[in-house]
Amino acid sequence: MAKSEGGGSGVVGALVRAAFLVDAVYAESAREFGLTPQQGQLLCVLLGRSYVMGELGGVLRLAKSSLTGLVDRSERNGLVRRESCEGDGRAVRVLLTAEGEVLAERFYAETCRRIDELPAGLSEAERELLGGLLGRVVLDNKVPPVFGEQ
Amino acid sequence: MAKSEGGGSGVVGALVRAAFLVDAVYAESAREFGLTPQQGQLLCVLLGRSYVMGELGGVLRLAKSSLTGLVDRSERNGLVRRESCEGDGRAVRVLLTAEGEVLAERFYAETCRRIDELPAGLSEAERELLGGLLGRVVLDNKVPPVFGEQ
DNA sequence: AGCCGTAATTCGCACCACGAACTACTCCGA
DNA sequence: TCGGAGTAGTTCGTGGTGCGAATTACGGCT
Repeated sequence: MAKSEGGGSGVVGALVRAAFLVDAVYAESAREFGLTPQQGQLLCVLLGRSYVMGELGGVLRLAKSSLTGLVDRSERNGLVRRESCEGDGRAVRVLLTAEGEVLAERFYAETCRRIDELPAGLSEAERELLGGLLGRVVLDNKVPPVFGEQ
Repeated sequence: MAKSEGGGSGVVGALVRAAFLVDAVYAESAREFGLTPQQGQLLCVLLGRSYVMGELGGVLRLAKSSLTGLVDRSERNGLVRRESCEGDGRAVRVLLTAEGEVLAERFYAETCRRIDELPAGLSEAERELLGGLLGRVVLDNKVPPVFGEQ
């Protein structure tokens, strides 16, 4: 089947299927914390630091209106709050609430644990190798800090 | 930052960020074909073979009602069609229409091309290595054929 | 002071996910 | 042969999500 050449068994297919797998595990973990994947992602991004809306939109790669909605719902759920920016009356800063912080920590830790199980069939050296190669791909493509490390 | 230990710079963080990256590229490609990511995924899965709804639900890991909706919308867009199953009056088979087949081929090829560019910073040997390791992770976790190779 | 640009929100719309309940069909045992 | 249990898919209700256009409020520059 000609189409296996690109998407089939090579690195391309593997990347897409790995994304499918990670998304499923991430969604399942989020669900058990009463979160949607998008909400979980927002909490992970805000763990450790706050962002103004414009930055956040860039990190999450969302349209402004989509981000407004996501923050609205998360604020309504008591997980985040908005603050005015001192230097700019137009800008709004988004931070985790105390409750949001706790939930984010727990969700993040549990999701790490679950994702960590995915490469269980690889040796320690192979895990390091995979992490290194994938890390370079992610670095080269300038992926924002959507999961840890910010 | 303690939380880098798990999600930060290791294989866990790399997997999640790689998924974020692949999802973004996939969504952008789909968008340019007038498709949503879910519709693109449905077309890719149906490329090459048809499925009954129950199987399709398993492959795409969707609730039955979600799949019904997705197939409804894709049918309305002229991309797929439903057929009764001879052996089982309850079951419905989903296939690509002629138009759906053409669009699926083009979407699949273009998405392969774009995903193929992501590991451009790696050498040929490193690409092979990455594909091999990731392929094993995907195999070990029994990821269904959501992109090529079925 | 006015104009242009920016930040965020609102609006309208379509898509998407799920669980519960329902309809239609299948199969098996009495 | 019939009835009951189970299966396949759909419908319904609900909430979440994504985007673009338009709007409101603010900032900076002339």
